[in-house]
Amino acid sequence: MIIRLDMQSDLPIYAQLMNQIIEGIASGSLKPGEDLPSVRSLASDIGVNLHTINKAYTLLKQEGFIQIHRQKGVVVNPDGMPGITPEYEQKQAEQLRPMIAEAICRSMDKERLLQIVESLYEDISHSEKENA
Amino acid sequence: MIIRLDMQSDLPIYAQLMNQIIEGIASGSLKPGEDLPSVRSLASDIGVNLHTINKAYTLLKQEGFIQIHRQKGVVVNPDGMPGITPEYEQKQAEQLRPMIAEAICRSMDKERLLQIVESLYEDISHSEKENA
Amino acid sequence: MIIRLDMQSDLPIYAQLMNQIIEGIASGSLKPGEDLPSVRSLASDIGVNLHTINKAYTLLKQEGFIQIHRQKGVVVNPDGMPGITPEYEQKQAEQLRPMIAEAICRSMDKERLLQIVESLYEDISHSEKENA
Amino acid sequence: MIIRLDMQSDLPIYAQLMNQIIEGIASGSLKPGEDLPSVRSLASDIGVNLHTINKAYTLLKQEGFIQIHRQKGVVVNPDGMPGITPEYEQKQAEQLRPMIAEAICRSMDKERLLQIVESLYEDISHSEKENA
DNA sequence: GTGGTCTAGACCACA
DNA sequence: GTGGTCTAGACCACG
Repeated sequence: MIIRLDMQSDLPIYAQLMNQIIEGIASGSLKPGEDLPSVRSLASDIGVNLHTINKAYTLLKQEGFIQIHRQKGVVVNPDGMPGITPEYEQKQAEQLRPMIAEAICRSMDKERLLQIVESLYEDISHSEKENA
Repeated sequence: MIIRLDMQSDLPIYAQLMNQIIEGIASGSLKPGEDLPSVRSLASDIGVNLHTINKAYTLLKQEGFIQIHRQKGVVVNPDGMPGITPEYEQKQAEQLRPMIAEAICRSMDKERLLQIVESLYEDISHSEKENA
Repeated sequence: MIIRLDMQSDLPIYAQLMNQIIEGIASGSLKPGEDLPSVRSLASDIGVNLHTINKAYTLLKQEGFIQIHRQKGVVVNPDGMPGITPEYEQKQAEQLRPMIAEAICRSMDKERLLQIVESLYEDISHSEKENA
Repeated sequence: MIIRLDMQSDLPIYAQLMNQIIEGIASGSLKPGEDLPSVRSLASDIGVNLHTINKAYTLLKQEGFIQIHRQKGVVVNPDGMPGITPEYEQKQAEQLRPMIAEAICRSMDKERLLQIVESLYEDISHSEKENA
């Protein structure tokens, strides 16, 4: 699992971290039950503040992607990922809507948009299955 | 054109405003060449500061969605919307990727995701064609 | 003399007007002593406010490019153009400096910059000599 | 880096600031990767509102001259300056043209104009190389 | 401590 | 009346 952070992105580092971990799980490079680096070691590895890692982990735990045990450390949730809740569906639609609106404005036709989404879906889910 | 703002949202007001205007254009309820409310009148209508409106308008102008005439006011770009530039495609993919990764994590299969995107696409592009 | 105005430029209309007239004189399409349209007729020709034309003419007169006679109308200064005063030299340097600084930043070498300036000089001074 | 502002100028403060920073980069007194003062400290140093500084920095960032890191502050773009894009060339010609037209009107011959430009080019690029 | 955002209120240039 | 600019002062997210 290689973490890539863009320090001059408008996205906060903790959010980039969450995204990378979620994508790691989606791609299969992080499997349920698998250990994640400790807050301390990850912080020193990628050179960011402890608080930042902590915030990312805490939020991922709240959403059910990982578990944090006081002594044992951090693991990808062995009980499986959170499902498709109504809250998630609503959040997803709220995020998707402005992006789709912009695509329509720019005359991107539906087929092309769906193709882009499909291709990203395939790209993420197949990318790192083998090299964890 | 009805503007709905969520003052509790983590999304800044000016960004919500941009999204609503872009969606208005996408839906056809705002047509190229059509006037937008003046900075001051919109500010007082929706109860936010004029600088907030100004920021939204300025950014929309920079992206090519609207034109700002010095004394005449603001109009939807009559020369048409910005196209599908490489920069846009990259931005779009960067935004889409973490959302798709989360969908995969939550076991949303590709068909369902595509169906959601398609349905939002149809919803936006047909929703307000008649009631400007 | 064809006037081209860009209503969505950041440059005020009266300044665009001044520039066009000065360029007309520089190109030879407007000659010293030649009549300029009256405030009223020019305003209706190009569809802008009387005050705007008036402001442009007044400023051009102050700088010595034209003369305004109450009844006879407006003419290109028959006594010749203003010369190269120290004030002009200072103003010119102040305007040129930030543009040259940006060119340097963008790694435009001196030769290329001089070539651009020379080519604009030739372009303006030869452009409309024959078709007033 | 000494900032000189003319509060009486018709050029907005934020634009003067942008020009001074660009000239600082052109002269070599500001080098890629070098820190710029924080919004607040610069504002109090030169006695203007922090929003004014913010506007200048934001625009310089959009044009690619500087980078703004969310919590670390502002630096001259370490990846190098923006290049000579077609948009830049067009903007430059639009700015240069009326200035050259006026020079022609005032009978400044081409050689003298080119000499002025060349001398400013040399002046800026050599002026502050040593005293950052 | 950093930039990001928002508010309230002001003056100005432009047309 | 329009947008453009500037000020003063505030709260927040981030690290």
